Amino acid sequence: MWCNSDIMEYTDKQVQIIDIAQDLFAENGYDGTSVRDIAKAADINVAMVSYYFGSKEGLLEAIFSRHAEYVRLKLENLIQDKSQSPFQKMEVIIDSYIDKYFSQQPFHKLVARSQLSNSNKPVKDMLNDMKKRNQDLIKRLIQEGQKTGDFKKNIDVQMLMSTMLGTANQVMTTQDFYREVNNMTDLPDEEFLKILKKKLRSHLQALFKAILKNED
Amino acid sequence: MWCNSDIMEYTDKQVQIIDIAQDLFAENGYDGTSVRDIAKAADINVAMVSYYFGSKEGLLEAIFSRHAEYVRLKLENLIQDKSQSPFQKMEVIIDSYIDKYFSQQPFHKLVARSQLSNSNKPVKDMLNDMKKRNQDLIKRLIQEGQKTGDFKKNIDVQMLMSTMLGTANQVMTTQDFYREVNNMTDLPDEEFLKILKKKLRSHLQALFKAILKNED
DNA sequence: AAAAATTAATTAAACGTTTGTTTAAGTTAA
DNA sequence: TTAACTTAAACAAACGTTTAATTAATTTTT
Repeated sequence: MWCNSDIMEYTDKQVQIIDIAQDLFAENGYDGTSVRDIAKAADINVAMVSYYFGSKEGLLEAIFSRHAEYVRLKLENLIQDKSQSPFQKMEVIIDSYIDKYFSQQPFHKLVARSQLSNSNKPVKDMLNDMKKRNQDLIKRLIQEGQKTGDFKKNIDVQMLMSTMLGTANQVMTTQDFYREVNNMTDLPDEEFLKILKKKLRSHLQALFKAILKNED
Repeated sequence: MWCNSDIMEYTDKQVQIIDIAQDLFAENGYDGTSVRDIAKAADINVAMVSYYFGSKEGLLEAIFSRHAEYVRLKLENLIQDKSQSPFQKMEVIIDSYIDKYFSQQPFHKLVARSQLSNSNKPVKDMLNDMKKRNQDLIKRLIQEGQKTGDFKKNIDVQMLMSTMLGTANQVMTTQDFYREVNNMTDLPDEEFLKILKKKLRSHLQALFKAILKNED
């Protein structure tokens, strides 16, 4: 009964499996998570994974496809917003990415893992498509800012994006280290994350300002 | 016969196993690499891994411990070099990191993987120790630059390092994507990497300059 | 220096689990 | 009655590790 169509609506049960698998994959890796682990956590039978998604790998693809559409829509809406300046939009993008990184850490851990891995060709292709689409939109935004004279010329969009994604990812994956070094282990989780997000936000905004903004 | 002492010299055979395992772990992940895979690639018997390193996990620890000493020495030598200005030293650090990232990609992929993983407590502790030591050294370097007036006050060392490591890592893990988008697939590997390194280098140096250097 | 004894290195085979997937029987709902 | 759903059980394959036997190297004794 399962299908791989690009346009696919998932049932509640399937979404439940997807969400739980996402957490487990992010936590223990794809290879480190067994179908039985997923079945147990989602309180379903082992066979259901193959039944719904064809295979374990099919489940992984389903996880990514569910996010692809969401990101695309959000970016396209922002880009067409006429009420904000290019740099304001850039700030919104930074904020959105940080929020998304922190509110959906498991998913982004999974993305990072998948990028490191060289298996799962269809999954990698899907990730690359996502990324290319997003980057094209941001490129258009930067070109817009260059036309109005707000932004400098000769901006390497990919390096800029690598810095945003890479820094956010690095901060996220090493947050325990950060917490330890700065003696913030006593702080409640929520408060620590709030501070960390604030620091990351101002750091990235300073970087983007230095790279993007014209001095005049 | 195997041992876990901090000071451990490895035999040629052990080093051979370590090097090959490093590549395989980086390529397919720790869980994605079987002891039999390692044995086959290193042309040894399966039992040799347990014999030499106690276990598969012991082998992973051995891989990291071999790098720890090297990095520490290099940084300490640089920091004590009186012939260079603080910012020159910073540039050297950037260059060294980039060189190391690109010349030892498998190892750094493995580090990235291990940071994402939440298993392997002893390995994570070792990585954190490495990182803390390195960051302390760089902190001292920055404080030195602040004393001479070369650097700004209020510099978040960890955010700065997160940007360097994160950006380098992101560029490395997505280099195929970068290559594709920029129509550089026809270029020889060597030439492409040279260009990519150059771009990354100037990008990071611009970032560091904007964050570190005083304007006066 | 040769022979014997001891330790180290290496091997193939087997161990008990766990893996992803399939099957075939059963249940539920339309 | 038919179709979709769910289940427990079984499957073969791969996993990390251990064992016991054999070869190679080293040390000790003669």
